[in-house]
Amino acid sequence: MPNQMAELNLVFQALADPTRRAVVERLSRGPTATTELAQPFKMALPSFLQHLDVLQKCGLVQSRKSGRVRTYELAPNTLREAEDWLSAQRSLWERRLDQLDSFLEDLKEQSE
Amino acid sequence: MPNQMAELNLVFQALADPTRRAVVERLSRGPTATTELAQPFKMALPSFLQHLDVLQKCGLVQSRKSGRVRTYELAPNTLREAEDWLSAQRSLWERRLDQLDSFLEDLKEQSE
DNA sequence: CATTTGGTTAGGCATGTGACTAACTATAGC
DNA sequence: GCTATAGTTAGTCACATGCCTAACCAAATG
Repeated sequence: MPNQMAELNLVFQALADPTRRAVVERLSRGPTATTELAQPFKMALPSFLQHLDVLQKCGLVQSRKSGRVRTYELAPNTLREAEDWLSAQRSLWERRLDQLDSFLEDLKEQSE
Repeated sequence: MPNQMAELNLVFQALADPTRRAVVERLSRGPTATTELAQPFKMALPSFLQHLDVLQKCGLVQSRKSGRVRTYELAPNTLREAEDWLSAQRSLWERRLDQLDSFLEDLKEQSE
């Protein structure tokens, strides 16, 4: 899965923008239509659409259109993949500290 | 803390680059000096240094210099802040689904 | 003290990103 | 069918990002 990496690039890139994070926050409370989603932001609609595209292309969000209104919703799997990467790094780091601890313990025991 | 947001921008931006994620992965296994960190990458050292700067400016990494060698290490608190944001969104989403479930349950009970 | 070694600074260049306006398409409602 | 509404497409522009080379500084080391 070398593709995982490419996806992480896109996901983190997507989350680096406050507008897009705000959209994710909004969508974590439930599906929402384009215009309603856009409302809190004072940017032009096409600009806002670009953000939605970014979110969709990286898989954080999906949408379907019925009639003339397109509704977006969160796709939590992708969110979790990012979360997993982060927690993996942190747990590696913590394990290393544990090893360091027991190494220091050993040293102490030897000197006793 | 409106500053939290600005920091998240920088952190996710930092993690959006595969070189920088690789550095974080390396550092989660323990502190490392600049040149050794740079070795696996075929980019010029100044380019690589820029990546380290990005990681340091957003607080993911810290460094100190002794003699002429600078050693980098992971700063896991920042990592956790990003992780927390992600898990908050996901848990909001999950809670909403639960509510939806019990809403549907209620409907079902009423019709019985 | 001359030289290598580890790291840093400066400046330049191609590409990517995020915003805008203007013009367009397609459904809904009267 | 006409008009308003929801969304889309196209094209432009300023600025940020990521890479490079060249030159530099500072601590080992012979």
